[in-house]
Amino acid sequence: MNNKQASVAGSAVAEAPRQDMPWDHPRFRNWIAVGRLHAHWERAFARELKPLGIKCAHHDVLANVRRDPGLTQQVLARRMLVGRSNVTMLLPQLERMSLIRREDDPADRRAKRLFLTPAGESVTAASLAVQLRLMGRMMEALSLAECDQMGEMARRLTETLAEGKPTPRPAPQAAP
Amino acid sequence: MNNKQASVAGSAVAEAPRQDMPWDHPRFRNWIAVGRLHAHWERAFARELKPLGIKCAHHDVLANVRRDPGLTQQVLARRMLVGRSNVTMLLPQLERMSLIRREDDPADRRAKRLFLTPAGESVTAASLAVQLRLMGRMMEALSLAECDQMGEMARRLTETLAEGKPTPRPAPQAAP
DNA sequence: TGCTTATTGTTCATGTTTGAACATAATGGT
DNA sequence: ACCATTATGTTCAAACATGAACAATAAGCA
Repeated sequence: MNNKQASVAGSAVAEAPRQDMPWDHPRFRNWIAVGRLHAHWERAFARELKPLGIKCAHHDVLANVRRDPGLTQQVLARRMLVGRSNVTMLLPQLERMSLIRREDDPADRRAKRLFLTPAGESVTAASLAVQLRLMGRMMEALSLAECDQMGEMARRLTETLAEGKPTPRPAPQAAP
Repeated sequence: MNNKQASVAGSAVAEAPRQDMPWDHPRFRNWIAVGRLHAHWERAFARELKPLGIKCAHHDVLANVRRDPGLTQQVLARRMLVGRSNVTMLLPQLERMSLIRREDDPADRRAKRLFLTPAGESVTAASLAVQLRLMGRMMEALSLAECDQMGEMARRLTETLAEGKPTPRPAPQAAP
């Protein structure tokens, strides 16, 4: 853990060149870039989703329910990396829009299982299309190999970050 | 815009195999991985920052002010990719902790310029150390070359995403 | 100068996310 | 069967972020 890295000009520096700053570290700059990318994406996606009358979080619910019809709220919350209460507050909105239907699980009287209504199916199809379109546009910047590589790195980083930690709030079986 | 892509087994498929799903697209899975990574990072960083009594947003302010002492709130907001009002609500908190000092700009009586107090300097040093330590741990998963590559891709993606768009809310001169 | 427009920071109402506390129900051990 | 433990979903207050409307100031231009 020796992050001394002699900032460029090594000779006769006047009055301490603001010492070894984080911005000199390549890793710092690179990680910041990832953060900015994420923020821009969220904004862009939210904007494109507006015409459909839903927000990113709604899309996230819909996409997950479409993928795994009959999900419980608990599982959904873990997938989305948010708290259970958040899901509880999100669902009534989607129910009022008649996009989601909640069904009591007969096998477990605590749990409620989630399904898309026909309207939900069609809105989900639309929002997925929006997502794919925007993503496709963005990804023009990358070759397919690069894209895979980026995903690979992201998965490795996530794992490294999680290991040795008391599981911030991930699912038992994550990574879909 | 033809995203038909014949899902694998082309012959005698029983009752539509849930058609061409986004999860089949490698780009989809890869991008999701990036999103998850970001969420995990935020959580981990917030947890490590707690002992210092500040949150991610606070650190963001501090780090930016340290980098560019005398920033105005407007510029800071653009750097942080948040609204001006958010900055306005964030600063009183940091002032109450005596970490930040606001100074009226004599040249422009609307603007206020931001500086770190001595206490602010030391907390910022600490929070930057925390960030570098956590980042270092995470980045063990990547070679330096890979890390640079990831940053490179992120910058390219951000640019591609922004171009053709009415500038969601980026700074005139972004990319620090 | 006098006018219009743009910029800076604030306020406020609104919507979102969170975590703690809770009620109900399942599970496991004895 | 009984009890403690765990899991699921809900409620609620508090923290947060957002965007629109605003006051004050600056800048551009006739």
